[in-house]
Amino acid sequence: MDRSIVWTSRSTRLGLLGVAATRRGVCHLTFADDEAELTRAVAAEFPFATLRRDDVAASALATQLVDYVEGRRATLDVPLDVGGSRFQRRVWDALRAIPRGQTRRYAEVAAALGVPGGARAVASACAANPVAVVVPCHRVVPAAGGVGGYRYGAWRKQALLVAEAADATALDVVATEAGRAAPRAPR
Amino acid sequence: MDRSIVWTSRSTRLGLLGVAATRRGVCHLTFADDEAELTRAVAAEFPFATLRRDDVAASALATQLVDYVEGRRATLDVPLDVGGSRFQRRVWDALRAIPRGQTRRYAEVAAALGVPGGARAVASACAANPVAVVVPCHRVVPAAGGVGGYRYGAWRKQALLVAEAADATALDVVATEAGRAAPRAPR
DNA sequence: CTCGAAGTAGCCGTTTTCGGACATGACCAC
DNA sequence: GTGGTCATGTCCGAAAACGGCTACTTCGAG
Repeated sequence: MDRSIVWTSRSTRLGLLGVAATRRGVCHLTFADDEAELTRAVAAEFPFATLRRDDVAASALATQLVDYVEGRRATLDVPLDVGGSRFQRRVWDALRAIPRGQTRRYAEVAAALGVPGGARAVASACAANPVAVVVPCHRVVPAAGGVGGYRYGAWRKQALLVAEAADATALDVVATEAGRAAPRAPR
Repeated sequence: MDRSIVWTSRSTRLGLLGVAATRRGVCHLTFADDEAELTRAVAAEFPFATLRRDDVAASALATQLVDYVEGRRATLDVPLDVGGSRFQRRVWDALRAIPRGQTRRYAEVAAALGVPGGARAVASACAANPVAVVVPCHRVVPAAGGVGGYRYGAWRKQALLVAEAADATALDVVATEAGRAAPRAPR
């Protein structure tokens, strides 16, 4: 059952941004270091789809996303077309409710979903998020401090958080080195 | 991923015959003892499809199949729409090449497919045949004699073989009781 | 010795099951 | 503190179980 998918890429300060979309909306949003890696990633994501590179069709969409990543706009309005299990969709919906500039802990998200012990399950769902940035899985951080893992490299997660926090209250996590607890008082 | 499927049933001397088809062809052909069993079987076969009972849409198809089962016609010409693994499709194709009135042993079919030891695997593929009669899995018999197993009861397999052999050379297997070797010379 | 019947050990693709591994965190024992 | 254990959903790989069978062994009857 193959869908028809068009995709394109843009260069950003976080590396290459890949955008793939069906007629109904964005189905894949990913970062990569170069075109080869990106092409492989897109192909791997949709093994049964008809893929077509089209830098024009998804142009408006891509521009909006690049502007967001580059800090030139603060809101996103893009239609999504994603699959996923029931649990995964619930998690992704919960993530979209986290305001820009804020973060949540994996355990908090799990508790909000009524699955108290499910922090790890939430982490898995985050890792499976097919639409980076738009579904802001980067806003979920470990309780231990630091930014935690990120499918496309922790540095990108941190960069996204710094940018989003720039016009909001500064966050401990942003001022903190990975894996180290935030200092009580800055010296 | 649901296909749209229509189905109907007809009463035959082998019990209820169920026929299900997509736009592209017959996707399920089965025997059952009563309507309740048949309904359950069809529903179980297509858990993710949109099923619709329609005694008119599949009428021509059903009539042709009933006529074959009842011995009023000797050839079939129906389009198929079946899935299955690569190996299964190879087996099913091989079965369709067995002429009416003839039989093959499981080991023969396996050897013809280039899998010498695969008699048991062929048997599994036969058991998984979604389209009885049209894919003539009933024409495959055990080397030990008898008619062997059949998804819808060995008596139906035997009856189909008897009917098909009626206008062809008499077959040992038909004159033989299940599990007993054929006599060398008929008395 | 011959032949047949019954038991047994392989055969092969599919399906099911099971054990880890994860973008974590709470709890308990030292 | 420090380290182990378990919870939670999903995916993936390995391993095992399961048949619409068969070839070979074994044993007994004639």
